[in-house]
Amino acid sequence: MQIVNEHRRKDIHNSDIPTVCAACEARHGGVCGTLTPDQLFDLSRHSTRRSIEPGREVIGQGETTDSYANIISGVVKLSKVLADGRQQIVGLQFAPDFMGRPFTRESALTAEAAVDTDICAFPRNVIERLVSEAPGLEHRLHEQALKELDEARDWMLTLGRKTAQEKVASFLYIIATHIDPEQGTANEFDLPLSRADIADYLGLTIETVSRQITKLRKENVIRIENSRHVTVPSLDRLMHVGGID
Amino acid sequence: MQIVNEHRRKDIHNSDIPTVCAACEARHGGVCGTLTPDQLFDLSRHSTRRSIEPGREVIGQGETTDSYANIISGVVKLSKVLADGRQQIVGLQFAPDFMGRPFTRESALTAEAAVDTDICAFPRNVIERLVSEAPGLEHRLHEQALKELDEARDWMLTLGRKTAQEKVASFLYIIATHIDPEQGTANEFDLPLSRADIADYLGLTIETVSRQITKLRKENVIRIENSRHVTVPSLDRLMHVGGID
DNA sequence: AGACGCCTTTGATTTTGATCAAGTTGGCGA
DNA sequence: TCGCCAACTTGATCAAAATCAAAGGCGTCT
Repeated sequence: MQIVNEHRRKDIHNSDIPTVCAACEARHGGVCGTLTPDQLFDLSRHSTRRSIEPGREVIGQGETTDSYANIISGVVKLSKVLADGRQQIVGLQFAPDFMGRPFTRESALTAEAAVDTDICAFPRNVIERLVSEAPGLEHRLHEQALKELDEARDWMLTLGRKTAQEKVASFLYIIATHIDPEQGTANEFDLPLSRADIADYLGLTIETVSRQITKLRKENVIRIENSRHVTVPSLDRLMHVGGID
Repeated sequence: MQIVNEHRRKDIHNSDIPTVCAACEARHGGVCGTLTPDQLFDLSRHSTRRSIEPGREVIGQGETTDSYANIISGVVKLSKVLADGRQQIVGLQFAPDFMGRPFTRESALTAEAAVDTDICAFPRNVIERLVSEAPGLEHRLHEQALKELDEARDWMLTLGRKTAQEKVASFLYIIATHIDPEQGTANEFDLPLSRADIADYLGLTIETVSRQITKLRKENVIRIENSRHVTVPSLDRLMHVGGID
């Protein structure tokens, strides 16, 4: 854990930005970056920051979406369920991702916090108004959608063609490369997902996930403490085991 | 490959629309619908219509994309391969879909015609110029990306959690609902994919696909002629077998 | 027509991961 | 400190799909 250096305040560059936004990650990697200071004020006036505890549902499959949000910190699971209860996690979102499916009223999936997560939520009509006023914002949302599409297709290859061992290694690689919002790859981290979640993400059972993690541990690809804390001595080795080029 | 020359047609009804575009589907469901007549002329001046025979690669994984295209008719497979050759089809595109990943130079996947396919191709710089001039065009591309994202996530559920039987039924349902560009669902059609392609789409082997098709035939869910022509007596029944709500 | 080649089907066997069934661990409240 | 509970691990067995191995159709080239 590191302490963020936070004492420069009244300089020219930050003086005309809403206080809540000044330290916000979403302004850099996220979706607010393209807004003018006026638009940022506009948006922040209607936005609410919320903390969500693990397991809390943000939006349910089939419900009406009336808000969007930026993820400030934490991890959100996007999942779908079959009528008989079989479940598949179809995406993970990390800070500073934008959450929400623009231009549709009904959500086709469930969004749920995997760990303690902070979000900054906006009502849909404000976003829609800003989109029509600021073409850069739609471009940004478009980029986010394309990024998610690329990730979804990568994951389809994993789901359809990889072995259990490769799937688990691929999952660990995803976490290692996304858990740190500063965009570096971490070689030591806490898993944001339980074994059950990992199974739902990989299209496997809990038992198979557990066995494969044990196998990776015995082969020294990873080290595990408390079943949640993972150390990766060689990311290259992990990638190789995961069948990632 | 054939190239069609476009001429400005002078008749009363379509006098201000390029001849090639006048009868084109992409103007309705597709991406050209938001353009003004002037922009359509601009684009059509730089566009080329091409026919692509089955198996011909339109763009390869890792290659540089320098063009986009609308699918006029036919079916295009989007696929990814692992280093050792395992392959996964990550999407199918039908008329009048827009092909191409905006805002990136290098293609992360291979696009290949599944059957005889006609496309209308545009150079990337023309599209990029039009995007900056016509905000409606980016919106249209954004919608297309979101549609593909929804489809990809639906398919992830199929890949991760469905049985072989359900996968094959889900595939047949997709074809039944997309093969007809007029957007109706067909209960009789030719499969645009070989057994090998179907296997790559479903994350199965050829043999398993064949056995499941035989099983569906024996259970009267479908009828098959020449191994390619399929009749679906009851679409509801097919959906049910495919685990589609 | 006959033979070649490709795609598809069918059959026998193996393998991977699922299922069923105990245990183990760690956190937490009484 | 104990006991409980949930999450995780481990083991034994089972089943679905993969793999290995032949055929069977069907179009086409000569």
